[in-house]
Amino acid sequence: MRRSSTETKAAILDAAKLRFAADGYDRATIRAIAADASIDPAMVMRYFGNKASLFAAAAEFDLELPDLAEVSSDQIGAAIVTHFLERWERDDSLLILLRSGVTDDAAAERMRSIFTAQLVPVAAMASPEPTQGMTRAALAATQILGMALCRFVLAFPPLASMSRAQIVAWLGPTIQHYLTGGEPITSPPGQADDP
Amino acid sequence: MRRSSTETKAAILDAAKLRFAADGYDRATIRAIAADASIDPAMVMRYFGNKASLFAAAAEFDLELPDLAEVSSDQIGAAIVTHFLERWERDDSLLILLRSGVTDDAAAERMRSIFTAQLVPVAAMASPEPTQGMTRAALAATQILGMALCRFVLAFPPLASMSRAQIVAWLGPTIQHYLTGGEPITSPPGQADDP
DNA sequence: GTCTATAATTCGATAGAC
DNA sequence: GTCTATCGAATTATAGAC
Repeated sequence: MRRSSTETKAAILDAAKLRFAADGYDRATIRAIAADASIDPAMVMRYFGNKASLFAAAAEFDLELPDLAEVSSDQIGAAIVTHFLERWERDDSLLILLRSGVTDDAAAERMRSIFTAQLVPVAAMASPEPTQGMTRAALAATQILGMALCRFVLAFPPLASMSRAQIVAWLGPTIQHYLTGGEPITSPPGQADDP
Repeated sequence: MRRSSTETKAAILDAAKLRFAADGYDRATIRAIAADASIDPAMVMRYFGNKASLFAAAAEFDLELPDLAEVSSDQIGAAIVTHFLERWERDDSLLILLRSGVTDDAAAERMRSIFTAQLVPVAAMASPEPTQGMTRAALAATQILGMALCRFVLAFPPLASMSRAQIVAWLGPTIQHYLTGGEPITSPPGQADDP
């Protein structure tokens, strides 16, 4: 079958995203990706040069975070959690980075840069003190990524069968606190406030 | 150099743990593990049969969770967070499973079984309703593993430079709420309580 | 207990015909 | 634009000598 250049490239990229998301960088082979795209492995090299470049193309995406200016200030946590749950199931973008970033340095760096460029500004806007954007974004990331890890990757039984609403109900207040809550007193250590 | 059987086996196992923790299951090669142990690769096969069995031996460990009966009820969250931060840096056990469980089914299953066998009972004891042990343990796991992922594996800058006390101050109340707090109302969906 | 030699795969990448 | 053929490297695993 003969296709146009752009068609072929798009078909390869779609297959690559699925494979990288399902198997991670190492186990996703160019041969398997080519087979999924019903094309010869040599075509993958022709269009993307090498495996690393193919991954870079497959791992490019936008978190598409909501504009917090349109969210009431006490619903920020719930809005963020809801958005990520939907975003996670809409396509495999985040799964690609999670499955590969744990062992591959390039993927980890990509994940860091995405959160710095896209999540930190939103956290800075939500924070009572804009300079805390980095710290608050990182805290939110721990809970968001941890939930994704346990629900979608490790498939912990209670989480896999939990409804979105339940997850929002549990995690919403946590994210709300990380993004907008009072900063914990650091001295004396081990002390915490729970507003 | 000639060593006793138990010495050799222990040396191989130590090297395997380090390699699996640093590189994950796929990238940790038997050749590299053997080189670290200053021994021939064939010896690894001789003592452990195959790579999967070697990994199973290297991934066996105890969370050594504290006895919550000795912790005041309002300090349970802080105690759990403190314990895991220490446990995580003491040896590579959890890192081994995290780096491999994302792509390897056997490692993921091991992680599920460890949390079921070791974390669920503790959560059941902390919960106001013992039957909620599974759900509460899973929620706590999302925050604990998410923190480990972002701090130790992905190395998000703000988290990597945060002190243990700061992390305990931020995450302690979250874990306290997941393990002991009031259950969120599930209807109407999207609604959350924050006691 | 230790090592050499090698089998059997698998993978990324290249060269070149059509 | 597509594919065949193949190279070179790396890996797990086995057989057997010392």
